[in-house]
Amino acid sequence: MASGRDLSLALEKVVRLVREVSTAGDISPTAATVLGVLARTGTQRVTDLARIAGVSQPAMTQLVNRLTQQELLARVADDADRRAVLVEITDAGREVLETRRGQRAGVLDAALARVSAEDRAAIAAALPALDRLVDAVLDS
Amino acid sequence: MASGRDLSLALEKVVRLVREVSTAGDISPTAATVLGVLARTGTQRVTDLARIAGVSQPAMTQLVNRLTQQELLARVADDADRRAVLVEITDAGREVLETRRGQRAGVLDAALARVSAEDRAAIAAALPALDRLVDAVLDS
DNA sequence: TCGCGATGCATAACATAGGTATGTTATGTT
DNA sequence: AACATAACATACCTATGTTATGCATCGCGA
Repeated sequence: MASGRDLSLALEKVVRLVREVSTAGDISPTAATVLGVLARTGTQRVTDLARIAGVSQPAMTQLVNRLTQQELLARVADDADRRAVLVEITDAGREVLETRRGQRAGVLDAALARVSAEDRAAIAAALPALDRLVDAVLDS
Repeated sequence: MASGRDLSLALEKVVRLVREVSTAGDISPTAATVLGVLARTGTQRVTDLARIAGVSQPAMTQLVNRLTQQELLARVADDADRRAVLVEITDAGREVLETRRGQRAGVLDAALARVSAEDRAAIAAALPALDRLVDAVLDS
């Protein structure tokens, strides 16, 4: 049976790998998170992005500044609340996301092709379980 | 069947989680990698550590400096080549590693307890496969 | 509706971790 | 001996994060 320790060791290795592989667009992990959130949910406030990404609000303001300069994000006025700033992803931002994902998927596809069919099946079977596991952690 | 894209999306989520959970000792991911490598392999040269961790040699010199100040690492002279500096982990360094792993294992154990037995089994079955998958990437 | 605390964001000042460029010392090679 | 190479260290820049603070706007109770 899988203990937290087994899982921890296995994930440690996987995480190191994913970190190395995900370098397209040359953006930070936090920036990738922000782009991903905006791609999935549409516009968000700076404060909400900060909370979601787990950084301070000023850090998010600065990140949004940098990504806006790179034209990966855009600021939009919130007509309902003029204190707020809505942030949205641009087409260029979507492209960066897509490139990153494609790159990573390519590496993983190549790797999947090199392991046994049994291993592929085991991994495929575990993905929904892993997803629920992560949700279980996030809920607690 | 699991595509690289499916896997990529699932791992993205897991990576974010692991990053958040691993905060013991307050050290950077690179520092954690260095400690882990030294714990597993014994002494290493600064240049080799830099290559393994995927950072530049000066960055590794500075990281070793910081970790040495925190007494998590120690420098040892290389009698065979006096240009070189051998770096080794200290007992305090091992403790930090152990604390981090225990912390993460604890979180994951709690999470495992909250998903179904089927999910636990699926995850347990996939761990060796994931390990081989990572090795397949690293070989290429 | 007036005032006033709460909210949302920006700015300032600073810390940390990474990078490149370059210097110093030791080793190998003609 | 003279030069090339290798292994670290140093100097300085950028990216990314923090806390403290300022400013505009909003919502709401007297």
